[in-house]
Amino acid sequence: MENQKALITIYDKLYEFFGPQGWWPGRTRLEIIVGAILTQNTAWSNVEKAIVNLKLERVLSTPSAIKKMSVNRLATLIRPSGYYNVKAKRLRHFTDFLFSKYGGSLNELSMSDTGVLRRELLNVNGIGPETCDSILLYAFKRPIFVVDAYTKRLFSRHKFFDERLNYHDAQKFFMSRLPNDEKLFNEYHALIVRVGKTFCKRRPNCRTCPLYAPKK
DNA sequence: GACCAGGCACATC
DNA sequence: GATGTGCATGGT
Repeated sequence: MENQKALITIYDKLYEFFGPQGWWPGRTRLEIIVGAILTQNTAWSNVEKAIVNLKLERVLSTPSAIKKMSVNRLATLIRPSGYYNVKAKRLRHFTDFLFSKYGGSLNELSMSDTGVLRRELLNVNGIGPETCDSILLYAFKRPIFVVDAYTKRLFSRHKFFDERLNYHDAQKFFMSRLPNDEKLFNEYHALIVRVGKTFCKRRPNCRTCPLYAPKK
């Protein structure tokens, strides 16, 4: 109960300070999915360069464009996003899955039940819990709370849980205490990333953070 | 030049 | 089941 109120208070403070974030920073579902894979352990500024390259080659217009392209060519295009060889394979793994089970149609995929969708995405090599949940929340508008490095860092520093808490339990911490609201989860995660990038890095800058509350 | 960034799979113990 | 390692670019 105390934690419930605290989570909402933190949300309100972040929202008041930063305003609405309008996530995901990508237009189409395919662009969001590709961005979610490319941003794994990578700064978004690098992902943007890779996305520009993909758009110039019209690879983001349809999943079949990705499926048709050689992995080597894909890797060259996404080079600025880092880990480009593994990520090119991961993009291909996703389109392979999409074609084998849904005829290459994101619309068909979007009809799936959330539980089914989650299991199937997690089964794709290269899509782990965070990437999967980012896709569910931002590409398919499902009410799923996304946990990332910033989330664990911020809430462990504020003594809600240990930073080493596993993904599932960290996610449960939020989802069992917050209303099941896709819009709220969307904005909350985006705000956590925003405050994380701005103040809550490995070398933090807490004193000017909107969440800074000195001990009395 | 060191450190960091919106993970994940795989090897090894 | 926990822990370690490879994957790589670009910004500070």
